[in-house]
Amino acid sequence: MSTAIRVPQQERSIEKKNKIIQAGYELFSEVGYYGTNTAEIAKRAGVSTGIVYGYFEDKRDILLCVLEIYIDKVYKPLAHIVDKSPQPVDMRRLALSVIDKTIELHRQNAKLHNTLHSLATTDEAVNAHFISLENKITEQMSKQLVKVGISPENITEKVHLAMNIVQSYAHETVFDSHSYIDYAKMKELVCEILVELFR
Amino acid sequence: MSTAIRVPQQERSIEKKNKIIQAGYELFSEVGYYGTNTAEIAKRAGVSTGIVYGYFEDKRDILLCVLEIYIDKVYKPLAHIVDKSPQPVDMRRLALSVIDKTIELHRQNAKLHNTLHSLATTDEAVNAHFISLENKITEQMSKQLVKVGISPENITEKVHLAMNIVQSYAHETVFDSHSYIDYAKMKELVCEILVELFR
Amino acid sequence: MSTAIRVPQQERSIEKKNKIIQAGYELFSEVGYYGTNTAEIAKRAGVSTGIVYGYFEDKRDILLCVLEIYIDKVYKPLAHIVDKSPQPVDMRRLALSVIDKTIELHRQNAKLHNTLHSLATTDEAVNAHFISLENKITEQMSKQLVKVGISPENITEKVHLAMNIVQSYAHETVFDSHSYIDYAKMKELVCEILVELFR
Amino acid sequence: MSTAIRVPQQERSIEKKNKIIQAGYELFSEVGYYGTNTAEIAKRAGVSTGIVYGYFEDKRDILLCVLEIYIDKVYKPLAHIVDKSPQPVDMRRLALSVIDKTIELHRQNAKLHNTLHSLATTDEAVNAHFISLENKITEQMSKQLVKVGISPENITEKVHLAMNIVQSYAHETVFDSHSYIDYAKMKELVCEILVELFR
DNA sequence: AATGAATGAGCCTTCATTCAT
DNA sequence: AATGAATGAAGGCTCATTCAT
Repeated sequence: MSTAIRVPQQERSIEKKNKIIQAGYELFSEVGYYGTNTAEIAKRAGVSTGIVYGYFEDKRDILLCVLEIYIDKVYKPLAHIVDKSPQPVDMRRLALSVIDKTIELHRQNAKLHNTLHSLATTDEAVNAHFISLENKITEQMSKQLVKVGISPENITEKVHLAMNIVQSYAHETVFDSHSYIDYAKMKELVCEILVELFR
Repeated sequence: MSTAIRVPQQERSIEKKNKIIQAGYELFSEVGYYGTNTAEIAKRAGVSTGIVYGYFEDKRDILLCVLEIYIDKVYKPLAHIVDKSPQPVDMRRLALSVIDKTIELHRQNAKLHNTLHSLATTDEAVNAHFISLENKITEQMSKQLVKVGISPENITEKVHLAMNIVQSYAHETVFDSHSYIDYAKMKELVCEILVELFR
Repeated sequence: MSTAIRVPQQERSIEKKNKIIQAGYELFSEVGYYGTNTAEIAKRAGVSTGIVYGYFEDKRDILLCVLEIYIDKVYKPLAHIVDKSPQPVDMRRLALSVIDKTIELHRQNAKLHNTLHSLATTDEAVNAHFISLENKITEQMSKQLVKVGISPENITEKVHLAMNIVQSYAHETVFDSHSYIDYAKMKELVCEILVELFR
Repeated sequence: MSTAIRVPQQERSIEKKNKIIQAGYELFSEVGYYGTNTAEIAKRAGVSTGIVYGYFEDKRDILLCVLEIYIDKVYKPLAHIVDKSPQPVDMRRLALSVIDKTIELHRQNAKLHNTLHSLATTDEAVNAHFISLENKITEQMSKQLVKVGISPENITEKVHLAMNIVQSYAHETVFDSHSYIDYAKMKELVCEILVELFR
């Protein structure tokens, strides 16, 4: 029924597939999933409409790939920061680095983040994808933190919680901009919470 | 040129408008904004397609109304809990109540929550609506907390942050279900954070 | 099947019917038949949507009535001018009067004129209505012209033709505004043609 | 955001675009602009609904194209007649040719003519299109008449007026069919007027 | 007679996906 | 592998007309 999806092995093909993903990434970020159509993706990727369906099963399939690189783009730098932290770790300094990096990343990706999360609600596969990739990064961060001297007790819970908190804060800062909030002060509070959490 | 929107004053009309909002609420929750069409909304509300546009400017207008009652449904009970808390407040107990209530609410509304947040990214009006209503509740909670003996220092920042943290946690619990996470333990951590935050 | 259309005999009713026609007249003139909806007509007439269908069979029926008063509004003043012309008639003077009056009328009614003519193409009943009412006025003008000394030979043909010419000219002046045309000169030409025609 | 309109260069595409225009031409002629829907146009053109929007921006855009070929179809043959007239011109013979051709053309296109004119009232772009194309033809005719010996004095005014008169007459003949009019006689009158006009 | 809320068919347009080349 | 024209189902919205009150 459905034409088999090519798994591109040749360089040119892989390059083309990546271009499509990149185009999807940009467009989903800019105008959301429903604000983007496949023709637009193809155009921005510099390929024909039809060939998109040579590399992807459907539009949603592109989203799944975008999700993968999104996770990479957002979590890898954070993991990197944690990986590089000296032993014994200066948690306050680390917390600040993570917060700042998260804000920066969020500033670039917040729209996509929301789009992705919203679709996760509707689409079980997207959700699963999201979760499994999230898991990996949590695990890795946890390991690294333990390595640099943090107590292994409930470490995954702590990491996950910490990440959520930082992300909430970043979202606040980048997006909601409640005028009455002193975001510098709030950042200080977040920092203290994290320090306390991993004490 | 544009047909005027009825502002229903008669009981019957208000009832009907609410039915439409309720139908929108349910459908947006179940299948998201883009997964819902106006005919479906009308059908579930037990009205004709046309009359929907007698009460609402367009589909998005329904969303705005759904957003309003969503905010009510989600935040009011929380404000209520805070309002009822005795003086001097037992913060641990209060935190637990809020967390539990938030989880309950999230269990009912999480899909809509995501849909709404995602649209806020795309639609400035939705965003504004969201923010302004969020403001109100933050302010109210802050006042109440001060009244029951919490230090007024950076209280809005703290309340906002606290709400974000609780919501993140609730979302985790209801949705992501990372198998390796001990959510009971995580809850304990959240609780401690909140107690510490408002000490 | 269809509810009987009231033939309003009471003053109030007649007044109301006329208001509806007047509203239709204005709106059809302003935005055309398809740019007008019945709710708008009712609103401008100061009546309810429903009652419109108490006085008229449908939207088209309103148009038919509008057509009637349009014919009156446009042709009566012209007939009047002809009726008042002294014996023996000064054709040049008469022609000028008719031209000027037609322009004036056209300036007020040209949009409606077009709307009406266009519908006549599509709608046989409108066409018939149009024609029969046109006939009356032609006949009357012809009689009058003969009375004031014009040769009865082919008088209806001449009157009809004359009216068409004048109308074309009026339309040109009011509407098309071709920049390279000297409309004063053109008017002079029309005038000469008419004088010659009825010599 | 908006899908780009294909400018068809390949034969097949041009052919298809023309088929759509032709379908529009026919349907607008038969049942008017508002009596036609795009699905119908597509069907008659033998294409899918969607592809119509690959060639045209919207329904109105089709109308604009129809307008263009309408102008061609109606005015070109007339220009042709004038172009071919010998020098010195036999105005009576020329007038008769033009009248007869106009009637013939009108018989085929009168409905569309009305539809078009009516829309010109409502739609500024249609109006502009109409006027500019009208201009061209008037200019051309005027030049040609001067070339074959007609006095250049007020020639554009005369040509324009003449065309209007002939069109009025043609419309009368084809459409209104007032029973009491002797159209043969009327034609004679028109002919005389034209001869006189260009003497 | 009158109201105006309600109906629902129908329209224009978009877009994910397919297909001829 | 690639193109991009073509498909057609689906959606948001309007509006002439009806109906309960």
